[in-house]
This record gives sequence, structure tokens and C-alpha cells, in this order.
Amino acid sequence: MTEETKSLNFIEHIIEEDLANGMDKNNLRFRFPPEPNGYLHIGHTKAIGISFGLGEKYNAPVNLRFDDTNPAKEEQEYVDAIKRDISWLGYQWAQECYSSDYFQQLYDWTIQLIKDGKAYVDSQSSEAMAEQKGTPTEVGTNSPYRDRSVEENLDLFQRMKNGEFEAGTHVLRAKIDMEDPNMLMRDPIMYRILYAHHHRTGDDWCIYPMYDWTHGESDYIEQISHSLCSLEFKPHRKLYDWFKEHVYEYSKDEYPLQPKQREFARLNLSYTIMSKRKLLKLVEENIVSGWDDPRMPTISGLRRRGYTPAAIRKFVETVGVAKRENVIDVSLLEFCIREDLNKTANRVMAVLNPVKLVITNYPEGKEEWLDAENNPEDENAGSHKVPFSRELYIEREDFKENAGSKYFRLTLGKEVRLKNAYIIKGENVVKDADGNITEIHCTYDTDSLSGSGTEASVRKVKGTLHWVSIAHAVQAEVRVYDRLFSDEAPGNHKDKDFMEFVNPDSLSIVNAFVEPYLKEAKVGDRFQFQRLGYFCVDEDTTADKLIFNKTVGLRDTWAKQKKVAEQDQNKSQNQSKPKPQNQQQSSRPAIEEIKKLGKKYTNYPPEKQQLTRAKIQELAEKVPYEDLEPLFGTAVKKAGTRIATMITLGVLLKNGQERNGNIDEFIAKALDDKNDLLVAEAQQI
RNA sequence: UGGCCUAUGGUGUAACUGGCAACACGUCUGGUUUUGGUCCAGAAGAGUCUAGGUUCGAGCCCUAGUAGGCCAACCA
Repeated sequence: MTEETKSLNFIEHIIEEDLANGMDKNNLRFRFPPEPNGYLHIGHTKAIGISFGLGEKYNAPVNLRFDDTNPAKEEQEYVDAIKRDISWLGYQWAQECYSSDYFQQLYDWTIQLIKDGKAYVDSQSSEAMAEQKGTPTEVGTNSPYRDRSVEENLDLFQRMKNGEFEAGTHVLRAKIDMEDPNMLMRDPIMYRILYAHHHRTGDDWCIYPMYDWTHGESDYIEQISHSLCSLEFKPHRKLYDWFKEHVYEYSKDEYPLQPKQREFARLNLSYTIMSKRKLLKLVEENIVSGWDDPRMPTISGLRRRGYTPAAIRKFVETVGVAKRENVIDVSLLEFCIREDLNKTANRVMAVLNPVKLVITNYPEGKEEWLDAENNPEDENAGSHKVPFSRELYIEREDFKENAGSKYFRLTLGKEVRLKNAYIIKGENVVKDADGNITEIHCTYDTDSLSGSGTEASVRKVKGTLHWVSIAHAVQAEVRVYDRLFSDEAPGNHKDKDFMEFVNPDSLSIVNAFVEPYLKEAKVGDRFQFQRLGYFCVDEDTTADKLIFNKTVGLRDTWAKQKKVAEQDQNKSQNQSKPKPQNQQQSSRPAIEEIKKLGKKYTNYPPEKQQLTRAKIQELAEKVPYEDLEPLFGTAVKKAGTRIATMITLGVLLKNGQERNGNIDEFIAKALDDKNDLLVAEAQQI
């Protein structure tokens, strides 16, 4: 209804087309098929979002299927973590499935394939088979066992299943085509012998089906209509279809629908990695504290970091779905979490890098409990009380002895507001022997209490600071995170290992002072530390020690300005450049304007063409010939630009520009063009 | 030397069966503000990889090239 204006991604287009071609909407069914060999990460969230999102959009069931065909790598711990993460994201699966539940059905179909001469037992070493397989550019050769009789194959396969052979001595292969350009079609292995305990089937089986055979047929058994996976499975599609079409012949009555595999580009995030293997390495080498370390791009890591399901879902929705390789800027993820938390997180005050502030005219021993609005974005959020007294902590960065006019914070002799409290004026500083500031002394305006309504209270001052009362402050540990990797794409270097890019300073632990209101905060609670960012209570918090994780900072245009200023300064220091400013930057060069006007020239109606032509002629008066000449080489296809160039040339010639070879050539070529407008312009010259 | 996939502002995605390239993030202005946050208003930035072709008209269709990705595990 309101959705109809929203554009569809290519997968939705495929579904709409299927529906238009007569597919019953009730047959729509999707699945998310993780292998339980690691934790889910933000990249998986895209796959989850696509399939579960489609389920929500079309009101179709989505199965959660654990692709558990390799007992060596899979564990119950991962199954539990995956289920927890998907639920936390707010998705509900229709059925919890396991590929291992289909082992018997898969086996029965295999027997039929053998009987039909479509599969055979190979008894070579893996090395021999690899050799026969060929390479992407060379065809493979047939196995010497390829033409075993059906009876022999049946017997051998039965005995494989019975555990009569050692692991690695035999495999079952599909008999397809060793010369297929797609290597996956070169008699792929369907079963291998593995004496390993399976997390669900225990020791029932000693032959385990391979991915291609299992995955597609699991889709088929569950009657998944659209099986969506990432791009690297594209070459598997041919095999997926081969298996599916054969099995369909055996079971079309029971399973009438043939699933369709389609592939999308996986999500990549800048400054991180998205590989379970690599993430596992970070965990195993204690680079991080675990799969749920707040620096990890895992769902559990993001959760602990303070991300919300809503923000993550919004993020995945925003990045879209397509088929080209991509790297999403982390700033988008950060935008999504700020957007969410801005509306929901209560504002509190905390000082991470304290310096003592003494209000010399505030009575010693006095305390006031002032009102602090919980969330200006939410009227219903209410307020809480915050204690004020003579001695406070403020951030060290919020004071400068001598500051420029662009510095809005506390300096000597200037006024700033203390958030929710009074307007103060810097008076003097106390320093230690080394010249470090140990105390800042200020006076306050007794009439300026926030919210009091007095004239003084509404006075405009250029800055507002956050603070905490020293006497009432609660100590807390704050874990501040920086990006885990220093490189934008740590996993994409051919010559360097991703471990080389690990940022050694990705975690810093700060002893902070927070307002007493936070004593009641519970694990998982999220707050905005006024002017600093969003923080959440970590699960390591105990009754006597509060621990916060920094989720993300606030947008900080001041920090940006400072950075730019520093860069400028460095520049002028290093190479005493007169001025980095562009002298005549106010107006763009006329030739640029002309190019822009020419761009759409041929598409305009005649009247507009006339107007545009006049404008170009006017601009042409200001164009030096050197600017114009490069445009003579403009592609034939870009008729508009060539026309504009011709018009400009006309003006220049009229103004006395001498003709030369390049000009003559350009005109000659234009006279010969098939675009009438261009020919007409050329003729006028 | 093979096969398959992809190519649109800095980034990501749109553009209905060809019709003046849109949205979000980011960047930059200005305004509001008791958070240098939020919010509001605005701007810059893309000739849709290149060269041809089809067409009145091509980001979209065709051909060739270029660039990038994937494919040789008894992993998924």
C-alpha cells in the first residue's frame, strides 16, 4: 500500500516475476542455512535480512536450517549462539531444521542415482582424483573406476555405509562430465567416509554427504521456493540444478516444487573482516576477548557493544541487495545506531578525562539536586535529579587558558553554561610544579539556574559543558573502542596478512566519574553521555563496579574542524604555501558550464535548445582557446558536448581566433556527422 | 589458454516492458538549539568503465575491449 512506491531489489523482481507467471503466493518459502561452525556476524545479517525480510514481506515461512554435514567442525555451542542471535534480531523462523535430519532420504535417493548409472564409487586417493580433475583451463580425465557396474557400486556404497572401509578409501561421486568447463560438474563427490561423532546423529552414520548434494536437496525437501545465497555459490548453481532435476524425477509427487537458487553479493564492512575463519583466529590468539568482544563484527559483539536490533536491521535494509562486490563504509552503521539511540537513550553526565573545577562563590558544603531532562527527543522520557556542589569535574578538553574565538568552551574571563545548572565564568587556574593545570577556579551567576526562568537563566552563552559533582560522583570503568584494524580492507591484501593490520590501540580503559543516577543502571542499559556519545552497561558490571562500553561517539563537527585546522597548519608550516585557497573559486570556469549545458542539448525541445545556445555563446566570450581545444577529441557519441564545443568555437573564431589544423579537422568531422544539429552548427562556421 | 559474474557521484543502492540519472550515508553552507548532538533549509559532487552498433531517443538492448571478482577442499 504505502510500499508500492518503494523500488525492488533484483531478488524481489524475480519473485514478482514468478508470481506474475502463475506461481502461487502460498508456495513462497525461504530459508537461512548457517553451518554451525562459528558465530554469526554482520555479514550474515544481510543474508538473514534478505530471507527473513522476504518472509515478512510476502508473509511466507522462513526455515532456519543448520547445514550440519561436517561433524568435524560443528558444535552445539554454535547452534545455540546462532539461534540466540537470530531471535535477538527479532526474526522468527517457521521450522528449525537440520540437514542431518535428511540423511536417510538423501541416502535413498543416492541408491536410485546409482541404479540409474548416475553415481559411482571411486577408490582412489584424493591426490589422484585432484589430478584427474584438471584445472579451470584444462579439462579433467575420467577415473579408472568410473565405469564400475551398478551392482558393484551398490555393494561398495552399502559397505561404505556399514563402516567396512577406512576413512578416505572410497567416495561416492556423481557421474556427470569430467570435461565440463565448470569444475564442480567434474564428477563431484557426494559422500565421504568419516568416523566422527555428529552433534545430532551421533555415530549412526559413517558416511556424510557433501554440501552440494545436501544443500540443494534440503531445499527441495523443505520445498523452498527461492534459495538465496552469496555470489561465490554461483558456479554451484549448475550442479544444484543437476541434482535437483534428477531427484525431481524420483519424487515429484511428494515434492512438486523445484527450488531456485539465486545469488547476491555479500556484505563487506570497511575496517573489519567478515570471515569466520579469520574471526576465529582473533578469538584463538586472544586479540579479542571472545566472539562477543565489543570490537568484533559478530552479532553478539555488536550486541555487547550496545547496538540495537532495530539499528542493525535498518542498516541491512539501507545497504540494499545487488550483485556487485561492495565495501560499506562503517559510517553508515554508525549513523544507524546513532539514529536509533538518539531517540531512545536517556541523557546522563559522565566525565571521562576529569579536571577539578571549583566554584569559588558557591557555599562550601551546600548541595542542590537539579532537574535533568532524560531525553529532549522524547517528551515522555521524564527527568531525573542530579546533584550540584562547589567542586565539580569537567573534561580537561573543555578548558583552555587562552583560546581563539572559535573555541566555545571554558576560558578565563568568559562565560559558559554548566548543563542543567548555572552559568559560570573562568577566573584563574592552579598549576602544579610542572605547569599542569590541577584546578580551575570560576564564579557562578547565582540567578542563572537552568529552568528557573530568570532573565539571567536564559542568557545566551556560547557553550555548554557537562560535569559531575565530585562529592557525589560514582567511579566507573569505561571501555572505549577504536576500529580493530587500521586498514580499510584488511582482508583484501594479496601480499599481506590481515593480522598485520590489527590496531594495537583498539581498546582503551578509562576511569570515569559518572552521576549517581547511574548507580541503578542494569546490564545492557543504554545511555547518552551528554556531549560524548552512547554507552551501555557491560555484562562484566558487578554490584560494586560499574562498567560501560562506548557504543559510538556523537557526531563531532568540532573535532573535524580541529583536524582540518591542524592539517592546514601543517601544510603551511611544511611548505610555506601562500594560500591554499583558490583565487577565483567563486565561479566555475566558463568551459565547465558550457560542457554541462551541452550535455543534455540534444534532448531538449527546440525552444530550450535556442535558449541554451544563447547561454553558451554568452559564456563562450570568457573561454580561452586552450580550454576549448581538448574538447575536439570528445567522443562521437557525445553529440551534445560536441555541439556546445562547436557553438563556442564559432564565438572564438568570430572574436579573432585563428584557424588551425585541429580546428579544421574538428569542423570537417562535424560536417560529416549524422547528427543534424551538429552539422548545422558546423555549417554556420 | 577456459568458464561464469559484475561495472551508475567518495560509498552503497534506484531508475517500472528504452524517454532530461533518484535516494541514503558522507562532504560543505546557513538557521534553530542549555549537547559543537538532534532538527530545519540549502549546496557541491555522476555524461552511468571504453569504443562501436541498433533507435527519433540507450545507464538499460547488441558487439568488441578494459578492469575487478569467483571457480582446481573427501569445507560450507
